[in-house]
Amino acid sequence: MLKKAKTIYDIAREAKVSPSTVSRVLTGSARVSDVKRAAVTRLLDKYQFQPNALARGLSESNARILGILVADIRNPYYAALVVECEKAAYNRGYTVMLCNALNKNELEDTHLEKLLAQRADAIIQIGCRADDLVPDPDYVAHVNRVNNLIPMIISGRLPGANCRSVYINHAEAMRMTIEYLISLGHEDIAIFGGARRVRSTYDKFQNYIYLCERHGMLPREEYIQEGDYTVNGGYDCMTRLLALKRRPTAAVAVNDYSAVGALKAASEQAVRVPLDCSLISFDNTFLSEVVSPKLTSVDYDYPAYGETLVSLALRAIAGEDAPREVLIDAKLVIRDSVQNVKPTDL
Amino acid sequence: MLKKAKTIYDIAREAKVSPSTVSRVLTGSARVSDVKRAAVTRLLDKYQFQPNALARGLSESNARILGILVADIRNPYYAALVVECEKAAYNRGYTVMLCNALNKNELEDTHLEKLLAQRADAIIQIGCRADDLVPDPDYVAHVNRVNNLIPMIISGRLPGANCRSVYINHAEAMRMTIEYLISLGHEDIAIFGGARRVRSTYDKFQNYIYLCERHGMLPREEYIQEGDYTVNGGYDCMTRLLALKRRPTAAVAVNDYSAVGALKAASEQAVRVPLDCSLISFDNTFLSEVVSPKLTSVDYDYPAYGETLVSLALRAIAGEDAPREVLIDAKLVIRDSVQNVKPTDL
DNA sequence: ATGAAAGCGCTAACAC
DNA sequence: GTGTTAGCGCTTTCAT
Repeated sequence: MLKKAKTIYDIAREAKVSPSTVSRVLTGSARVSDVKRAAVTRLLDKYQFQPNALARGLSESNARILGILVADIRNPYYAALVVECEKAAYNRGYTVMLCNALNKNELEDTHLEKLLAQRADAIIQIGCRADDLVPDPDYVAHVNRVNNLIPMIISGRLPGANCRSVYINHAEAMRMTIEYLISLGHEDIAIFGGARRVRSTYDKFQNYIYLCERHGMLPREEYIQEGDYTVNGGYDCMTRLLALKRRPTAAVAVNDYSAVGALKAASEQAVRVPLDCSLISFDNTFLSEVVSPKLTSVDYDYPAYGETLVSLALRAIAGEDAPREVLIDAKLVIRDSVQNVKPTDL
Repeated sequence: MLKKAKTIYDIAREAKVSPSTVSRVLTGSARVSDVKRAAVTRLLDKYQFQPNALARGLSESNARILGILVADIRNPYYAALVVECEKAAYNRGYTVMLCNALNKNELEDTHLEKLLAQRADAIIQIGCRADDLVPDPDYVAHVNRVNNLIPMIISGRLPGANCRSVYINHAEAMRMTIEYLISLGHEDIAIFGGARRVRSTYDKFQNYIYLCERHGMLPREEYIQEGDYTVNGGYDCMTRLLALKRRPTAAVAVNDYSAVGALKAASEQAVRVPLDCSLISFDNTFLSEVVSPKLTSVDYDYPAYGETLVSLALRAIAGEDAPREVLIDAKLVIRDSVQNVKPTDL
């Protein structure tokens, strides 16, 4: 039932030429006489011939495969970013090999090895231990070993690792967010939903504190609620915030999931968003648009983000000296979850 | 900077054995003396050696790669299913090569060829043209050609294609759903959110009509609202349903996205779910739990679904005569979006 | 312009 | 047990 796939030898025999000629037609690496080229091309079409990528990769020692290792593809934030990476890769003739670590360290290591074994030309890692504030030494060692063999790009920052890295300008994003809220008259601003042990969240919290002080607001410890990035976590955070004697007038969620949970908590307690409490989320995934009210959210220009990751990878593959670090800018997408609380000056 | 990866020849030389001995240690295909095995193992560990999967795949003519081609990984339904397939594949020592068709026919074809080129051992296709009610002949031809070379499994039904297929028992799912609503006293039931040209939706609509008739309810054409599976589409459908002089007391969404949109439309028109209108969705993705009220939803046992797809693929690879078609059962997950409207018999 | 031949890294059949 | 050798399917010198 299953026929064996044709090889260039089969084509060559039938076209009465040598395998090299078929290869030349395939790769366009050298000129072939019109008559032979026509004969070969006809057979290529006839059999819808596909050169064996394994053999090709083996002989070229470059398979044009880009490995992407992601924490959990089910998370809309990761899915959005990964899809942009895929598009960028396809546009440059690379095939993406996508691996899901499912947030398990062990699986992360396994996949890294698997990608090495498949001779991916480079690996882009998104999430997982690449997010740790305090890097896991084992992981750093692993990354460095991999990076010795093929270029590795992480989306995040990993002190001690000598791979390249691309990360979001969280300081700037936070500044934008807090100053936007302040400009609308908010003085009691909370932040919630993430864990300090995650670098991006740590940075957000730190910048939040810094910005509070800079704008003459007391950074209150109870306005910083740690969570676990899930809907339920966000729900719990918001519940705690709403239980405070001095309720915040605005809250910033470190991701969309947390914001969605917060929205639930608010609605259950008859706290209206944004009338009674404003809400801003980070990541601007489709969830921001799906819930009501639609969430004002920090967006990252995902296409550019993916493009940057991929182009860095390909430049590293090509041996060009690509920058070690690239910052991605954020911008605020204004929707319906923030209220102006400035006293009107009638 | 980038060192070349070690080969079994390097290991062999350093261990003063032959490459075959290294290979034997690697594969466990034959016995090796303890002393040589120890020497080789030490070096394998020392260099964290990874055999080149391309070369291995080339010589074994089986790379243990499972190709998965999915319509759009950003859709939570697909993401959930794909992740279960991945888990099943990893458990059996297969690596998954995940391709995203982004709902583009052209990309779908390209990926199919790419997977062929990478010599995937089998391909699982989820969504895209595999969902068409009236199969695209070009696509069917493509599938059949691929299926001649390697086993192909689609999640869906594709008349004319001789690949294997796994699909949900939509008739039964629909029966369960409608009879559940009827048991709670609903007599005006609508269905919405999908397009008739998609087989699963067509089946749902047809079964809906059949069930209405069977239960003595007039199937009203205006209770069937076609949509495009998006949140906005669901919003529009619900808006139309709520504009009807005879509003339904319950509505069934063909997927979660549509249901979420419907929820928005209802909330904007101050129609309370489930008090004023009950809502049931299909697919039971995380969205069902995220929105409020939480949605009662048709669930598919995703782990079993993924497991079935993968095991069918692997059995086909092994040449066992696996069934051509497998049905996946559905069950209803009861949450908070359905109201009992039966007159209480005090 | 074209064919012969070497090599990519591995496995497996074959000798010893 | 262990080494030698012949592929796996392709690309790419190197001759001609």
